[in-house]
Amino acid sequence: MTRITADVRFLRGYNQALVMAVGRTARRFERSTVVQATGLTPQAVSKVIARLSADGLIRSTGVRRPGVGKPAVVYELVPDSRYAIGAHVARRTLRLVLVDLAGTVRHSAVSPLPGDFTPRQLLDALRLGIDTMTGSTDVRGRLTGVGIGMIGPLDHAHGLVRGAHGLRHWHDVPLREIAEKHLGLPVHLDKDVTAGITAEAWRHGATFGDAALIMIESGIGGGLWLGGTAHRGAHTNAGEFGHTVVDLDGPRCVCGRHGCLEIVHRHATEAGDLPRAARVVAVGVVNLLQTLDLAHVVLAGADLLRHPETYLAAVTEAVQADARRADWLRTRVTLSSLGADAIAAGAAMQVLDQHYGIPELAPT
Amino acid sequence: MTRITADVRFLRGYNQALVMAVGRTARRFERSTVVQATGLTPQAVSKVIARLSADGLIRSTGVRRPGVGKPAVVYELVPDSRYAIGAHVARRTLRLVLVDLAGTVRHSAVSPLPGDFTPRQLLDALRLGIDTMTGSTDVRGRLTGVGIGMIGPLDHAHGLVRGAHGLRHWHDVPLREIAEKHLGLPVHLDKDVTAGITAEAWRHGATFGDAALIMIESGIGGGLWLGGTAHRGAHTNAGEFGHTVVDLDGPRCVCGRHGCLEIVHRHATEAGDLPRAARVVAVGVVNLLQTLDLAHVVLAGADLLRHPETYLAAVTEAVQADARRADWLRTRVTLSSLGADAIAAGAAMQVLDQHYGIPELAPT
DNA sequence: AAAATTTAGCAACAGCGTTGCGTAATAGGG
DNA sequence: CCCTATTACGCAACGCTGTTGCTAAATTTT
Repeated sequence: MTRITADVRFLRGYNQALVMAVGRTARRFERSTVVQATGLTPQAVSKVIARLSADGLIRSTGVRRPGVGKPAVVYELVPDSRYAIGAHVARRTLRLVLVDLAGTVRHSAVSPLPGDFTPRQLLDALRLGIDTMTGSTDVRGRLTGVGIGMIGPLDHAHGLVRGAHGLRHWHDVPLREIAEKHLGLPVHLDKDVTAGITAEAWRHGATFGDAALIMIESGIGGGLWLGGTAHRGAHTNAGEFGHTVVDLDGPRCVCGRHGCLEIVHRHATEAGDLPRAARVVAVGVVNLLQTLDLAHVVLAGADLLRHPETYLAAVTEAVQADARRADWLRTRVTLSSLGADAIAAGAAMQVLDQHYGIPELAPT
Repeated sequence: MTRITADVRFLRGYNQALVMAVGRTARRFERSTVVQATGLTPQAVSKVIARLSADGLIRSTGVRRPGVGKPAVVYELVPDSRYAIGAHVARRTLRLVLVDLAGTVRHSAVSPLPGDFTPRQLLDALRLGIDTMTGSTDVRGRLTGVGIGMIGPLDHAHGLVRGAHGLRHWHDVPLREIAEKHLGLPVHLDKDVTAGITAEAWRHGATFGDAALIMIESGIGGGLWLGGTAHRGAHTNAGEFGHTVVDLDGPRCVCGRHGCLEIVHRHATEAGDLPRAARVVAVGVVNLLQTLDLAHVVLAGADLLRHPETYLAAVTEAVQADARRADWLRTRVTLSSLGADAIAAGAAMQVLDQHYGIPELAPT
């Protein structure tokens, strides 16, 4: 694994990304804000701001008079300056969103997909949806790319779908490559849960520490945000949180093991025992905390959000019970702020992140 | 959380670290090796090599004649140029090692600690041990610092021991600060399992992907290496792998929950059922793989290494059984190569890593 | 009106990797 | 033996980064 060389272009991208992160988090900001947040010298911040202004990514919006002294220029992100499309490919539906540079979902649309759809059918649906979403406005010229979030297994580094669960026509499909040709736009492919946690991280900004997105929607997955970036693992297969064993002698799961979180949860759900279902998830979440020590846990997914308060209460209680003996061990548990759009929006943000986020030094 | 500013000094440190990593991994190397491994231009590599040579960290060791053309100069790391002390603080013993720049353990010593020892007693034992280990040679002047690995909970960022299990005198002790004063050397404090995985990562070099160190020694812990660095979590509490629930209706654990990996494993061990004990650990490891998707799993710890083959076989089989349906999902399972010295050595390597490893951009 | 204070930017600078090109050292062919 | 092709290596100039030193501008306070 050869690391990527660090040159001065990296410096530029890195420090620009820091400023952009400030702009996304704070509605308005000024030079001194950035100085404090980044540790750069005022002069360096001036240069970065000048570059970003020239690119149209930020703009000044008046001045602030703090009392004595020359007024400070106030800046803000220009949300309309860049867009990205996010696509959430599920078994029977395609959800498309248009996200602006500030991370706001500007449009959202759901269309049905044919049963057992082929790559070709998906591409056509993507193209149609993107064209209708971007055709009328001048959005098209400011489009940075398309992010696709779907269930695994897949290969993020090579943009390869290895074989989506229950879809016959999806074995080793180089989706990123063929989609880039078909759409004429850069395409980013990732697991659904990884896209989802990226959305949460983007909205929270630089203060977002290690976190997990627990998603319950047909299956159970867990997207991870560790050390300032999404964690995908050695083969883009991280996040199969639902297939961790919590009951050694439990019922057999489709994955072949016994007592997976997912199958135990499903049995509880099918028995109508919602409290138990929520408690099982809570046990799994605390397991994650013990292993990874997270600052945030975000709950998401259609099946979970049908009973949001039940799950939130169960998980919060379990986390607090476990952390009670140590007041310094705080973990915030919240519900996903984006609802059903979370994954599509996160996929779009990953595209924006490639351009305006912290540049990667390790190879992807 | 303010990120650290990236300036040209970062570039220097980063690219130098890449070259040093090559030097640690490959016994001998030449300019073209580094060019290929790092992606730097040959001229840039020449400059880096010149700097490192001037500091005495590397030296040329002859030439290689590959046939036609001017011979290439061969370089090697100078192991003796820098040292670090590593300390593994356990409940009743203090293990000290002297590690050189190449990551080799040059000396190792174990001394008993008084029952329920105080911070003062530990400091005295540290000082005595370090003095005897470095006194006679000219090692002292080349000592970069002291790394301390011990059981949690502790605060890595502030160098604080929050309260070691079963030790009464260790509540909120600023160990790093007082040890730096007492020893006159930089001190690095970290959890035992995190130090252990650092040792493995150092010895494997840049090709070491996401990995975990499973340690069974009185308790069960799991050190994590994710995305090129040790993963400590939001409060330096990651790695409490033994306290993940694998049996919902299992026996009550000291941590208050039921069916933790650790208590289930202990019951099996005490019943003399070693195969079951190993299988339980294997289930836990596969749980980790599902969640994190690791490239390596390293088995370590005194209790595990009493029956190394049993555990290795059980874990390997479980991992392969789970990955059978997907040949691209490979995880290497190995035994720790450093044995009992793993944690102390890893703690020492963390100190060397602060000076000669990849510089951190995110604040610690 | 003058002084104090705060913000902003121009200009010179140090340091990084890159590029262009010249030089050194070797093997092989005439 | 000499010449050429080949490979390794480094000097010098360059473009770019953030930093430093200092000046200018805009405002409140005295």
